[in-house]
Amino acid sequence: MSELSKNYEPQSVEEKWYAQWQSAERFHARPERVCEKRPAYSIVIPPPNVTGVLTLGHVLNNTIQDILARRARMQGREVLWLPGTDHAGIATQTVVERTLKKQGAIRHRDDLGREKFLEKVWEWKEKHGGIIIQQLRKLGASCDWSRERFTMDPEYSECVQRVFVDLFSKGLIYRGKRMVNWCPVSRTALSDEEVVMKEQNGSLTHFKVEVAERPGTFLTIATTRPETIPGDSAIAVNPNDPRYTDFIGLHAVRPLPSELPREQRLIPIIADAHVEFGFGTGVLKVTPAHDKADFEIGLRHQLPAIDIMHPDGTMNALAGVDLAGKDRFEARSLAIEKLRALGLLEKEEPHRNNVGFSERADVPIEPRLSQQWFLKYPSVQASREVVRSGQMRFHPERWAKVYDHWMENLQDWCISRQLWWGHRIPVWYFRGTGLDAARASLGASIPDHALRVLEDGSIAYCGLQAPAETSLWEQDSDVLDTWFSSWLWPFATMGWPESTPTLKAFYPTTDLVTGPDIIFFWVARMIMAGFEYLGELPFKNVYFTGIIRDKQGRKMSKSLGNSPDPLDLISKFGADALRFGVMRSAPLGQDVLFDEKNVELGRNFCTKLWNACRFRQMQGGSVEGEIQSTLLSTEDKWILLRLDKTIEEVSKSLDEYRFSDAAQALYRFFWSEYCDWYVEASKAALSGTDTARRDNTLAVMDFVLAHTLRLFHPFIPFITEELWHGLGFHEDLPPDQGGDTLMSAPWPRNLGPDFHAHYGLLPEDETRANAKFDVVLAGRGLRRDFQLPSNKKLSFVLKPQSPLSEEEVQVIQLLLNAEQLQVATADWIAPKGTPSALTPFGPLFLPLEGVVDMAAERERIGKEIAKIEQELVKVRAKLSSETFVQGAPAQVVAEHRQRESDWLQKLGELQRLREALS
RNA sequence: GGGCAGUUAGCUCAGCGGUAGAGCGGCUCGUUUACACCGAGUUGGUCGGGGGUUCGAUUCCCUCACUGCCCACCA
Repeated sequence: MSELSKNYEPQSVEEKWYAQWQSAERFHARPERVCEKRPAYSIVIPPPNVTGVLTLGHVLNNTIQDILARRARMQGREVLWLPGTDHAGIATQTVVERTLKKQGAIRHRDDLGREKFLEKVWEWKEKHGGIIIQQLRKLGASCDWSRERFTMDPEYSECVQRVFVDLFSKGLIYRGKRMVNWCPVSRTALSDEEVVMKEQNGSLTHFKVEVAERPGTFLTIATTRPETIPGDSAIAVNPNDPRYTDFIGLHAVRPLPSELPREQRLIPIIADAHVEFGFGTGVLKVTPAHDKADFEIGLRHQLPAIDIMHPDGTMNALAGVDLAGKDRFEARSLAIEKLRALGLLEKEEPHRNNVGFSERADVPIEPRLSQQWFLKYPSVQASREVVRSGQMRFHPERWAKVYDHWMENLQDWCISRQLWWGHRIPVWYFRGTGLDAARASLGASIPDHALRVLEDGSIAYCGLQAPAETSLWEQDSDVLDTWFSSWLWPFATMGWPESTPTLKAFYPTTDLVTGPDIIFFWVARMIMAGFEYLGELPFKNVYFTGIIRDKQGRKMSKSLGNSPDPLDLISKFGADALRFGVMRSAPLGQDVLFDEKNVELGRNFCTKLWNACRFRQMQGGSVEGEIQSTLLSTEDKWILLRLDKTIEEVSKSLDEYRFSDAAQALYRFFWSEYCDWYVEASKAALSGTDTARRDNTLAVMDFVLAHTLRLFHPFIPFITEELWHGLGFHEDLPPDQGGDTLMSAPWPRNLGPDFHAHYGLLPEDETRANAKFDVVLAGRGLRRDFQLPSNKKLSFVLKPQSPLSEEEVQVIQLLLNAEQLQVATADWIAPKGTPSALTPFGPLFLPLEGVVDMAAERERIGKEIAKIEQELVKVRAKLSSETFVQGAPAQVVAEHRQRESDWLQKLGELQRLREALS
């Protein structure tokens, strides 16, 4: 036990304890220790991007995980919190490429070539990869760092390949030329989930096309994308639209590219139910190569798909001489100009529409026809059912509906990416000809399903090993979507497909904590992978955090500059303050409006805790003495009862993942109850000469503090650990019971009936203590009314209906900061005009010398009487209503009657007091 | 177009069928045995509008309004 310094210094304390926890291997999970009496608790971290830095979102997310993990340890469970990072394909590649460009090293990654570029990315990863992991340590995260994983670790990569090969062999993975979301900046395909819709102010271009068979007759088309006219291969109308039925089957003259001869620009006018006749003119241009819906129409009518764009979003030769080489947006205005010049432009009108944007590059995506790999999701039914049935629970529950809806409308997942940073697709194409030749070159041991003829006729081999005859085979150049590796996270990190001790002990995991924004990207897919490969759910509970916003409710973003650096907050206020502040303001399922004020509150709370413990230490005496039940005061009993209640509240809140409620309950208990009332009241006993009473008070304090520190530890681990040792609570405890670290101390349980019986804790004690506090409040009110400073010693007179003990009088006197609290006898009559207030024990008087304005005093009491009369009117109105007396439950009626008589009694006393003034 | 949240004190949020709560802020007083990152006191709300159910509604139901988010191939 060492003396607590005057101020809490988070910096050194945090470093000291984190190092100590680690060197004592307190975060280390030991599968061999898992047994019936020591159940496993496990949680896998949502792996942050390897090159990322800590954000407030991470703080929220990981503090929750840390609270869960630390409490589980204290509850005697064997805990695995498995950390790691994600290679984050596009994000990382983009960052590295951009940096190299900025340095002037390259203009495009092609300048380096695949291998050299990947070397650079690995270099970057080595340099920046550890940052976020270090930052998590600063936050206090109790991860098992010995098990840290990266999604491109060799073993992990092998899992990814293995799963690909397996799904390929099951026929769930296929390659085909499909309409995909193309990002012209990253020049890769994206999944539907990586596209975000944004409402845009655009314009609707109305232009005319001539009907070939009826010269001089024109149809008007409304489009938002005039630049794609050269790619049109039909004009479509609704078959039931009376305006246009005559034209179906005829041809239209496509205006662009205008240099082509007219006959080469003839396109059919077709009927398709997809066309809405209420929109625009009811005539639709069909561009199968550049619009998803048009592509479908094209399929239905066997229309050619004319691709008029390069992968980078510039127009190609098919767009015509005027547009070729131009960027798609420049081409749009050029096309409009061209139509105008041709006399075909009718009008342009402003139009709001939704445009899909690439989430990463923040540019409009281009629907594009290209050769990609797709996955038909496996284990869909089981994955849906497990959530629907409640076997796996979502918190808050409403996300289950969102999940179910998505699962019901699953679209095949485009898993190939035209990037370099990622897991290379384990498919090789045969350079020779013929399936037999291909099989022969691979050797006899290749299973049938590893070899397949694809849609476009190419021969593909899929396997873990590259074909030996490398000259005959060429590997697919694409890599896999990042999420195709993330979805294996819960088991690929535990050594799967080996049945490792870790996997056996800790899988399936207990809780998953993540943001709702990745429910489809990650959560849903992990569930499916879990069922497909381990045959069961990967986690039992999913907790969805809110999203952190700034105090105006805007999303945190780099461009807005509204996202504070958590590390700055830690160095300014301490990690515990940050954790507590964020937790206290993050209710279940609600977005969190972040304000530095919250962290300040956390810091203030830590300081309060520190000082309260210092106060205890300054009192000296032996630590954790035995509590003598016979010496307990009502305050002692009161605080023990409040503690018991708080233990229950905190435990229950945590069981239900209501972290802010738990933090709130602790805050209220410690600050408003323990510090404000109990510590203040205890000063009476501590300053007295009765050493037995003094020691007993200290014993109660120690009991309460030791419990509170344990309750607080998951939230604010550093300061609680420091205080645990500073006060010497660790002494004489076995190492695994809190003897070496608070981390291993048992989680407080309710005190229980035996405890209550032994120490004689009764509800009456609480009432009695509250009554005393009411006397104090009444007295302070009197002080206020007569504008007497709180530091001025005063004399009060209490005229109780029943006797108070000497100790009780002492306590009230102390809390009132009174020179004296005189207890008057029943026949005592206050001097005329003495200010007074009502208390549960009877009237409290504040005798003042000569300065009392009787009229003012009467008025003061009159105000109170008026208030009570108002309440009385309300209660009486109820009680006099037939319907209430007959309709309401007897108990409620009784409560109202009781209330009425209470008000009446108070009123009577106040009236008597007022009369005494006249 | 469909779905999900939210609307309670100046601000951020609890409460969710029987006398409206907390923190922050504001105001007043204050170095009284830890703590001014503090203490004491105080101010402040017809609980978004309108219906309904009920003896009774901030709390349950319906409806409207606004705000935010998610999903959706009206060019």
